[in-house]
Amino acid sequence: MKDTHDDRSFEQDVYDVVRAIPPGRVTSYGAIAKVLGSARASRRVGWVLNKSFGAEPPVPAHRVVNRLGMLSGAIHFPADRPMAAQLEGEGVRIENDTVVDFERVFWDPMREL
DNA sequence: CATCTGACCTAGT
DNA sequence: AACTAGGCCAGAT
Repeated sequence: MKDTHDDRSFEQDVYDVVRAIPPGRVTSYGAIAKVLGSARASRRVGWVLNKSFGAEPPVPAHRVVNRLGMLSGAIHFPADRPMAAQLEGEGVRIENDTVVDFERVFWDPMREL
């Protein structure tokens, strides 16, 4: 058996949580890190998501923003699939690279999962 | 091989 | 309440 803090396990867990985010909702790196047991590993979450683009099944990485509701990862998305456009397509209003009514659309993996 | 950087956050001063 | 430092850990220079 793997240890609870195994690297691959972490990666899989991140994918799992992100895939569990319902359409029209968003969550934060910190929330994911926290639910995984490493509250300060939020940076790692971003690194994992970077790799997630070619993953199967697809990972809706566009539903993950930073703690202030800002689309800090938007610059890392392919030009064809901008983060903001995908979110707006799901009903999330984006203004100035920030989620409008962030608290309302925020999906807390700790609470909901 | 040493140092810096990054889709961030929390805790301490 | 504003600011600094530390943590996380792999990739890039």
